[in-house]
Amino acid sequence: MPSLLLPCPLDLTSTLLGGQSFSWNPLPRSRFAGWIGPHPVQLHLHHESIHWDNSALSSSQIHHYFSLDLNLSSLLQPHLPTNPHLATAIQLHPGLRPLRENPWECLVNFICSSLKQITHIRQIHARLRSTFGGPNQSFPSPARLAEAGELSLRKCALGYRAKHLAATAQILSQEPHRLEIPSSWSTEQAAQHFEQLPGVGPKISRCVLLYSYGRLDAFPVDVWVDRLLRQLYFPKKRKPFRLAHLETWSQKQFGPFRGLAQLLLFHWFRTSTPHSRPRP
DNA sequence: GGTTGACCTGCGCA
DNA sequence: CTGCGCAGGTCAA
Repeated sequence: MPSLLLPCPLDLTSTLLGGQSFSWNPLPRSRFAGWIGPHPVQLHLHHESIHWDNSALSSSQIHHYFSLDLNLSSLLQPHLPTNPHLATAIQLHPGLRPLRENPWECLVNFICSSLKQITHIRQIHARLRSTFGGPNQSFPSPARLAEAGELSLRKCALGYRAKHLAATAQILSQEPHRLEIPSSWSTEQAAQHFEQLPGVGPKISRCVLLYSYGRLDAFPVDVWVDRLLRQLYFPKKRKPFRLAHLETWSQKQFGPFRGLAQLLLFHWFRTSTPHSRPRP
């Protein structure tokens, strides 16, 4: 049973179920079953180490998946004094980590995420694996989902998202290199590159960059971020935000690691007591 | 260039 | 049991 001594706190529940990945299922005794890349695996923490049951996964793969190379609080340190909310979020959830999810899997998840709650995205994800997945229910390739087509994708309860997913799968099955992002590209460039794909807009492109490419300056704005920014930073604002404005604002407010700020604030806001949040 | 509807489905709640 | 509102957005007019 391989294991790895953790260099920092790790909260598996908030990290694996908080809306970055959708392939994990909680088991009794605080274990989690899911996949890292093509490898099915069960995880659990014990004595400040993480243990896993699939020896096909190396320590460095686990290390990479949970971004254990990053010291989150020191990255955000310069912006904590001016952001008490962020300081609170990091204090309450010190073990929440940014994942480095498989890019294709992540892209599919977020194409399916439109107007869906986390629990339902997880259901769709599970159906895609069980219906179209390979051995060990590994996540279906672009070619496999392209071959499946819109109609059979709709049978996985994707609704209108099926059309976008089928089209994107078709494109990526023929041009797999479009998932490769040169490190010389800016995050903004990479986002525009992904937005060429059907069903991928500014929100999803940035989710994929943040949750699977480790682009910590990607700042996805969804309805939750919209709500928390309104409540915590712009209590008087009524009109809708301009995305371009939020891009520069978040840069100034949270710095080059503003994606981490998004991750922490998003999780804190979503899990805080309902009466402290605005009524939808 | 910014606005406005349409778009599937499943769940919670009256 | 039936109906209605709503939910990690994107696209096209």
